Amino acid sequence: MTTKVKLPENAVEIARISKALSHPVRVYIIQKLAKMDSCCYSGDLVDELPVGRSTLSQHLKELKYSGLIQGEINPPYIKYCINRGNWDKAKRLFEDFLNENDPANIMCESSEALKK
Amino acid sequence: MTTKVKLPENAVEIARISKALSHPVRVYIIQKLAKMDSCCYSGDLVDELPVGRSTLSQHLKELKYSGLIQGEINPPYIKYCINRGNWDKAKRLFEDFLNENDPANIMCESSEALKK
DNA sequence: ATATCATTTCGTATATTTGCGAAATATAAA
DNA sequence: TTTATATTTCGCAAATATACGAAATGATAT
Repeated sequence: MTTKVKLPENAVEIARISKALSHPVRVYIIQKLAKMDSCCYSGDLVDELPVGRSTLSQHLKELKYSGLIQGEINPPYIKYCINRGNWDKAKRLFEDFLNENDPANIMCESSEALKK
Repeated sequence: MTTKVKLPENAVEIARISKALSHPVRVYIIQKLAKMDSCCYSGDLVDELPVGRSTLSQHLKELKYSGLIQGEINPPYIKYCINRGNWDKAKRLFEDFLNENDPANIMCESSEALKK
């Protein structure tokens, strides 16, 4: 049989964003930048985060690659900001994903509970 | 000077859930189980997903470990369902995370803003 | 007891992630 | 030009993730 499905684009996209958020340091950076509504130097972050400079740099690179943040060169500093457009897109993607299941699962859960 | 922060619990938790969702196959499984209003056999999933049985089994194991799904043995099948309680918890966690940067919330962070 | 069935675990291979310090880069100041 | 500063890239090691087929598991049917 095997009616194999090509994984739908939204699943691929959610996985991609989730991967970018799959490390506490990166979540922390996003939280901070999203809350601040302003930019932030790598040096500010390395002072408060429990990782070395080069490691932080890699996390920033990954977030940049994911599109969630952007870096603006402002020598000798680099200012990092949330990429509002992509962050909002990610937010919508997740909102949809998280609410795909509202009325449904009460059935499953109650039958689960009854079987115990 | 290096006021290193212990990464806050919610950042750690969001990263943990994100990691569980960082593979398209796992996202697809969650989408399906959340939408389905019932449970699902591993065999049903392997027929439609482009991975082998043992690989799927590993993804299910990881989702189970994350708490997002639960498996109920019903020999010779195993029925998988969303874990309603944990999924709701994850949803709330993400909702908060995704909305931390709303204008209303930024108001509440006034002490933060004033410090700068 | 043997066979069958759905699923998992094991063994293995490969790829990716995470982390660090050292060296490189790029700019500004002395 | 030399020096200092902020950040990134390089080189490496260790850990984790992904994937598969083969073998094991646990239950039922013959």
